[in-house]
Amino acid sequence: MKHNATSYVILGLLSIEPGHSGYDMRKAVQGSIGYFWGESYGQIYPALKLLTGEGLIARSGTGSNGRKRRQGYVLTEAGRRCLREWLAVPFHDEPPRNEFLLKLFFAREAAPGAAAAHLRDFEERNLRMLDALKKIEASVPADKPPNPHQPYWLLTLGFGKALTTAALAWGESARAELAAAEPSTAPSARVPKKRAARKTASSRKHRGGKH
Amino acid sequence: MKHNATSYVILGLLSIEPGHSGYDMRKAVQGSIGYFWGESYGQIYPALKLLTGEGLIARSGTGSNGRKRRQGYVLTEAGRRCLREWLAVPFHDEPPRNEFLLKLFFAREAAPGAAAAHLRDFEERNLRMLDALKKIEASVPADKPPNPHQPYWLLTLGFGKALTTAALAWGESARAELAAAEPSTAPSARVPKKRAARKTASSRKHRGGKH
DNA sequence: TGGGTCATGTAATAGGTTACATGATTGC
DNA sequence: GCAATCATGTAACCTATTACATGACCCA
Repeated sequence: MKHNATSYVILGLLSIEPGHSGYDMRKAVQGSIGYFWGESYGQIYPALKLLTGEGLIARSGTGSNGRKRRQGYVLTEAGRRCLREWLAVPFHDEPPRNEFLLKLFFAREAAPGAAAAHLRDFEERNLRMLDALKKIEASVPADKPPNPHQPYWLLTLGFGKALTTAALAWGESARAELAAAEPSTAPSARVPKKRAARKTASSRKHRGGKH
Repeated sequence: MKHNATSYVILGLLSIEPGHSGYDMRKAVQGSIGYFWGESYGQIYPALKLLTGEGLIARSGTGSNGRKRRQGYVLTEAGRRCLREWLAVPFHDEPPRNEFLLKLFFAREAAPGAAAAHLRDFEERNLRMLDALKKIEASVPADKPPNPHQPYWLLTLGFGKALTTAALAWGESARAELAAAEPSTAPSARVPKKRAARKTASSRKHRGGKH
């Protein structure tokens, strides 16, 4: 049987925390792996139905427990086997699509200063990201019998921090190189001062967590 | 009018090299921005038709010139304006989906050694990537009247190198941390020796360039 | 009794890959 | 003449996001 990545996210989450509902899963994704993965309800609920039908997960402790009208799920043995098989298979690279680099690559055609503005924007977003990662890190530890998942969680967190930090370092040197290559508006001043209030609202509606 | 990213890639490429055909564009994408962007024919040809209909690009020097049966395109003034407008707008973050980190995050459920295997795989791919980037870099320079696009190209290349290098550095330390956390098969030997011939063929059919 | 958020789900749509079909040109 | 590659295009399919619809529960 073929499954999409969403199904494996569900199996993985249930291997860590049995009893999660679809709603919980969305929250968990945003809160703990949001910096490298996203899921929407439109993916999760159909996948839950599918996995249930295939016997890889099962309904558990229906609403009657505590809150009403919410459906928890648990892994079946078949589900756990399926997850393990997937974990053993080499990963796929996602098709790369970085719009920031695309705009930078074509920036010669843009108005002077546009590249510098994108660079600043990029650095801002990375700073926010680094902040979010540190918050996650602070919320992870402190378990008396040490959580067996923790080493792996810390590795992925470390990856996020390492790459974000590298991006910030690159950004700084890139700004300097740009200033040398683009005489810009004022030759000696690095960048125009008044650049507040960039419009970011419309792109922030969905998929929480990141940035 | 709303366009997808493919359309802007086309406009951008034509702003650099007028006369390119759809086939050329696919090649150019693979060869020069393949490490952060991909396009398939199924996207390019419909977009060319659309853009022509909107008057943003125009057919130029049809096949009769040199080779037969190939259609070149050039930017119109409207097309150049459209490209500039897009370049001035803040970029969108792509939805993050890193399957490697996903498998690492859930690795507690996997067979012992699986995480280490993914890590080695990851490092191999990054080494190949770094190699590809160096090849691109070597092919870029050497223009007597310096190419005005070059500063931007070098910035994006530098980004690729910086991030790939950071990923490699993280990988090395991650392997050490893993070895400490996972007793693995043999406690003193880092990783099992015989790991040749991972199956990579089936996932490499399409979208050239990268990794 | 009214607002917020918990909770589940579906339909419309967008965006993109893959496989296929077709034919010209080039080099041997 | 044959294979490889140049070159264009289309159709089927898959994945995923967004917006919408619905209703329960909580608390003030």
